[in-house]
Amino acid sequence: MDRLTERQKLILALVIRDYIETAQPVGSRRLVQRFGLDVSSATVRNEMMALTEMGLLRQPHTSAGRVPSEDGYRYFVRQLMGQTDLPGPTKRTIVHQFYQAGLDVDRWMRLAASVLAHQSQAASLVTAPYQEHVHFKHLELIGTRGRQVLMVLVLAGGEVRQQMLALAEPVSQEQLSIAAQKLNEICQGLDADGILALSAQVDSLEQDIIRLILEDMHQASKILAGEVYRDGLTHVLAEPEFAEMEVARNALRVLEERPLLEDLLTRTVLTNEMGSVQVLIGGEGTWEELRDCSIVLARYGAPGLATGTLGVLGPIRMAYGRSISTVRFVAGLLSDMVIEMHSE
Amino acid sequence: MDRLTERQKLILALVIRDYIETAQPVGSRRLVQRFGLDVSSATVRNEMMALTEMGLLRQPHTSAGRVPSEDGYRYFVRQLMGQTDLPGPTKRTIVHQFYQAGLDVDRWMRLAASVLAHQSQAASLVTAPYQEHVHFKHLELIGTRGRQVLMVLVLAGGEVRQQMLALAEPVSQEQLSIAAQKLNEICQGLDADGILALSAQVDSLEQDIIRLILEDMHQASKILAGEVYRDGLTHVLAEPEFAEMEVARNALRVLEERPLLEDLLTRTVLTNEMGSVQVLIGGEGTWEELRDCSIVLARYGAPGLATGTLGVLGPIRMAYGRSISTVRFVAGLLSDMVIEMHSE
DNA sequence: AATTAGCACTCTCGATGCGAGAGTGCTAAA
DNA sequence: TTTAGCACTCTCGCATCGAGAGTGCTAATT
Repeated sequence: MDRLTERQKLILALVIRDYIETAQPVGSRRLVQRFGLDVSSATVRNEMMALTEMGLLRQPHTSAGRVPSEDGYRYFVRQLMGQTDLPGPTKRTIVHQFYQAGLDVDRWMRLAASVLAHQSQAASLVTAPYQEHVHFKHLELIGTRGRQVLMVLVLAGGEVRQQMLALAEPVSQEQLSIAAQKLNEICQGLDADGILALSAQVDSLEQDIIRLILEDMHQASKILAGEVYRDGLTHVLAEPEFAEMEVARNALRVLEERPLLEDLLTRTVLTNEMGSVQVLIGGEGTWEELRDCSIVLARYGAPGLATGTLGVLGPIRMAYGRSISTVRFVAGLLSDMVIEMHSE
Repeated sequence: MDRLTERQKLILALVIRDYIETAQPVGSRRLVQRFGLDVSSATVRNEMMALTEMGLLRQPHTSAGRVPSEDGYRYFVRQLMGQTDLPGPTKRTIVHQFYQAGLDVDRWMRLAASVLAHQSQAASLVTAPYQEHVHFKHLELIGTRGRQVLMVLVLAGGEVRQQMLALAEPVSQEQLSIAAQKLNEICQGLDADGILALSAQVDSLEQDIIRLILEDMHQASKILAGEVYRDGLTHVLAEPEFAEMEVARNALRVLEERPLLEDLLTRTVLTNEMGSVQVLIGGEGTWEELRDCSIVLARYGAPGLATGTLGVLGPIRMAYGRSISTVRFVAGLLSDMVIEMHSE
């Protein structure tokens, strides 16, 4: 990529800043007036022409102002923007909200989605933490009046899964408790493979239960195992670029259809180290549905224990600074929570 | 309301049928041609004029065709439509899908939302079942390495709630088990009031736990306690009436904002007997946000045990027959599930 | 009395044309 | 290297206009 002069960088940054605010193509005169540049509009025009040739700006029509191109946004985000951060008071407010939510994972997820959506004025999504290596912690079998048994499985890290089990014949609560007791002892701390190896040395009822345990553990280890929390869907509809229905539908489809989302998450943040924020601008040539959207994504959690994903989705003309800092900050908070729940 | 002649009823029904399919104002000539009426278009025009005077039809402009008014839809739904039902094969397919989902409440909810959205081609929402009278069934306390304790509470009916508890000082797993054992015995089958009355006769650790139990029980008894499952949001955006952004945003707001939803559910289906399907057309003068939407709602579950709400949201020009029969059918399925989980 | 043919009238919608305005790119001067 | 000046281009809003669709009414018909 050609090296940009300082003035070109400045002008690119100002065009992006103005365009993000107004959603209107930016003209040379406007730029000079609004930001009090001490060069003439003709000079700005020349620089804009250079930036356009480099592919960082576009003109919607021959004689409209300039608009950042996708490459322009990418250059801005990667080279120009620098590390941004949320204002201190905002951060304190958010921390306070999380503090008030207690230790309820569900509430944290909901709050995270809400904060992301609100701060970035875009749609947000948060996936529940999932565990790469699932370990058995505790099992409980609770009989109902009939042959239905409620199995509650607690995994290391505190995740709780439940499943109903229909027995072939009634079994008393005593027998259930004994079976649970036994399984608790022999399965303690094992992963799925370890438990599978045990299934030879237990009786038929216990084998049934082990099958369910394994199923649950398998579910828990999938990236989209749990609920996906969303918020701020109405924000994206407010943006003028989504006035075209086709565009708006595509954006919502990404948030709504699990397979799409799964593909997206698997092929992006999974290859990412923790703490870094990934920015996808305009589908990056890979995702047709995201052609008119940008996504800011991050993983949270603790590698090896449990991790999840969170991010925001908005128009390409997105306030990247704000989005990125919000995503980074909230990811940090959720990571703290995961770590706190897993260890001492 | 004035009594309608048979022919007027027929014409109203045909106008609605055509308009639902085409989203275009319906003219007299078109009606005659499409449905092969054996009267002339002039006759139809006269009847349409009468229907317009009665407020059942509207004309968008002086010289466009007719469009059903909200009252027209209401009359149609209440008087004209008759009991509709899904086709047998469709029903069997749906039942099969539910059967395959096993006994997992979460999956049932998700599937219900998906089926509703798909069958009615509208947005769907399903609330998890909540219990009006919550009874204690089982408690489990699981310590982690530090002072964090995971409390798993099972309520009558199989609902499982979890919460983290941070102790002031470390407590061994033995002590936790003993406390859980004791609480299990004395709380068995009690409701919140009963448990509250006990709190005098237990020690400080147990009092803390009882406080959490009561909190959870209280949460479980709130109508929007659990997750709200949504699907098919993109369907509503596909409808031409939501091309106006303002309209589309309002519709999504209703689905997204919990307070709005809570208000809506509280003031409608709660006063409804089980099994009946409620149709809200165009906000009914009460809900400003729903001015351009219709909602088909039903409660499911078993009164006194656990109930939930489900429904679909679409444009006023909605295929009411299909929506109503889908909502009724899925509500029935979910009711069966709730009943099955609660009793033998 | 109900129905229908005929017709004038109204209103929307798309196409067309046009002028104002904004912004550019180039040239020549500073 | 920067800038003033200017011709040129393109969009957008507005007005005009004709075609088409559908109505409401009147008078004739069954």
